[in-house]
Amino acid sequence: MSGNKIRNMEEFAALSGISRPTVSKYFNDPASVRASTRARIEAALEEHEYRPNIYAVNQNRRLTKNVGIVVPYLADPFFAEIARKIELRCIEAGLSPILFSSHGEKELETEILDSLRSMKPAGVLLAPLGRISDRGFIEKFCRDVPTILFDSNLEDIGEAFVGSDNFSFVSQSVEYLTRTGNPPVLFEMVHPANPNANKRRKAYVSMMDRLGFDPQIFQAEGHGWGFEEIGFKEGLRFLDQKPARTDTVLCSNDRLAIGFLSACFERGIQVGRGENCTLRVAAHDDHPFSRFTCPSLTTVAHDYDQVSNKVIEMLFELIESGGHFESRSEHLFPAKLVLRSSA
Amino acid sequence: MSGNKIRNMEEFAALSGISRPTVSKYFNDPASVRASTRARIEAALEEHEYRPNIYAVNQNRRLTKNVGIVVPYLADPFFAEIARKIELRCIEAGLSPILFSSHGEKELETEILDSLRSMKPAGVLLAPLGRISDRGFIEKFCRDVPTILFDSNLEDIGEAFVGSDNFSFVSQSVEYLTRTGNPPVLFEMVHPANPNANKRRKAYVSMMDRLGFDPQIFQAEGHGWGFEEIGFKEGLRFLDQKPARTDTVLCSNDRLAIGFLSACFERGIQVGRGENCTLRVAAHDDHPFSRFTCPSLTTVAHDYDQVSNKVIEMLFELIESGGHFESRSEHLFPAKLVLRSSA
DNA sequence: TTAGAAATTTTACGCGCGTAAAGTTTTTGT
DNA sequence: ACAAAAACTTTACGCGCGTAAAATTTCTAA
Repeated sequence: MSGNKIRNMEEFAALSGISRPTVSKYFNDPASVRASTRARIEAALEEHEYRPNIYAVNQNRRLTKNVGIVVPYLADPFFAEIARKIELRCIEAGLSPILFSSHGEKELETEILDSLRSMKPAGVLLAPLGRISDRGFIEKFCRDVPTILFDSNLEDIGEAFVGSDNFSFVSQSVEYLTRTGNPPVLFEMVHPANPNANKRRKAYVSMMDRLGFDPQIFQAEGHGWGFEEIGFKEGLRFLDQKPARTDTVLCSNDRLAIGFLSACFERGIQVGRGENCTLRVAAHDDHPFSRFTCPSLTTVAHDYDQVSNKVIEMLFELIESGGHFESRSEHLFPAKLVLRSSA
Repeated sequence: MSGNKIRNMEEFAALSGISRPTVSKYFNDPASVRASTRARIEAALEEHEYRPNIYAVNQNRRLTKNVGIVVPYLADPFFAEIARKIELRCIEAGLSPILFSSHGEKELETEILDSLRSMKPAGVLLAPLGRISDRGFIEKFCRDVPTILFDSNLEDIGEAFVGSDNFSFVSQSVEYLTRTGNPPVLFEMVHPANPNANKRRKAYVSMMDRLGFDPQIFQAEGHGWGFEEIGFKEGLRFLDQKPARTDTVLCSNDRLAIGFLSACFERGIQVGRGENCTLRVAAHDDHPFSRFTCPSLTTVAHDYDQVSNKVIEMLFELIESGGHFESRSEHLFPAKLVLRSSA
């Protein structure tokens, strides 16, 4: 590449020997120009390194090729993982993903959506905060911007929802635990940040009913997104007051379980299904770190791939449909039991 | 706010009764207009909800108010945490942070920088991949775009570097471990992704020399960013072959230690400084999950706040200096020993 | 009160590109 | 080889805003 820096498409077009409108066409869709001209443009591109000014490009488009990805809490590796998968797929498809984290704060979520609105994105993939989300605000946003919800559902909001089937999680864990030992107590937060937690509780109660056991729920106090801390502190409380006549605990999610297992260790309680063990612990989500807890955590895994694939698929459909679906659809994927050592 | 949607600044200016150039001035810096006109504009703003078209705004600016934040691996909560702090501070300062993760891949890192270049950011905060980074490419990028490196240093690249002092980490851990027991073996990766690992090794050797002990290093095989997995697998190998006549292991970083502790648990080895314990394990970084390992991990903590504050401070200075410093500076912050149960 | 400073208005141009319309060249099929 | 189709060139306008220059208004200080 020669040092001459190209100022604009006009100059580049001159250098490549092609007219500017055709070059413009090329950048919008390389396949839309004749193979021979494409070759000439690409030859020039290797010589002179030029990229269209993204701001000028996006100014005139009604919609850009940007895709907003919003997750509630990026410091949670679960969201980091799924965001990563979705991001990579967007890039493959020639879209420009832009990642945002609400950091667990309602105000930040609305701010993000506000700035996203003015970015004219082709679509937005939103995993809302859930309980604390400004529902009305998000509803309005979704009317203006083509949005697909994932991970946690807000009823009737967005063009579609893609996520895991909470009943599938709980039915498998409860079924497994009851089949191989005593029925579990559910360990969950009093004020879960995420609506999935509520669905899991309902699923737990209904599964226990179905199997003829008394549902027992331990509600952990605490707010915010420091689940491990809450699991630990309230785990200690749970263990010390021995509220339940059970030797089996089902945590609503893995992050609580990580804290809970830490509390068990602190109290010298052996967890697992071995001979000396006095407690079984299982959970849901298959958090990236759950393989490395002590003991390793028996859990139920999201089908990350299916979910992220479907999210992307729906996004493309949405874009092709012009940003709106005839009817809102919900896509729930079953989870997979992952047997490890803790239960 | 009335329903009338405003198309452009011209319309909004008319509605607010102020001329468009003055309104434009207001949006670039509200303090640059008289208080009375500011009030009128803001009154109109509450009535009609208008935001300047970001693409048109950025088209003419030589530099935008965007700030690129690039981290090597966002699924690592350590980077998620520091990115969060930096992000929030940028927002406070009226800048627009845009977060990117290289996902551990060299190609992605260069792609990100390429697209960042065409975004005309006011500045870029880059935590490079390290060993596998395309050094020449990054060097060129830094000549075009005002960039501050953080976390891991590439010598002579970027306008400044801000990070933690690796010697401070290792000197404290080694000092503590030798003072309270036998000198530690260093457990690290053969091919560390991050240059900090090399500095830590050197610091370990020099500290051991200074204290009159033989440095002993166990090199874990493995590639990529799955440190816990490597720590686990190679931890098992370490424990099974019992290569060192020591009861003290110092892991190069917490994520390796998380895997290592998991391996210890698997082998039934009691870790800690209690009576029945046969092994002490310590590490560096104070990963968000290190409080919840079993036993909780004794480690040395980054001063997140100091680092992120300094990064932001340098960014502002850089922007005010017009994107270039007279001379490149490096800012290293000391670490803090965090005593927990594992050593 | 009044001159000078400061802020605002008016007018006008340019940024880099999308895109439409009309004319020209190249390709395609027979 | 020839007409029709496809692709390209030329010309021209518009997007929404930054910003400069000159004219006008408003403010500040003595």
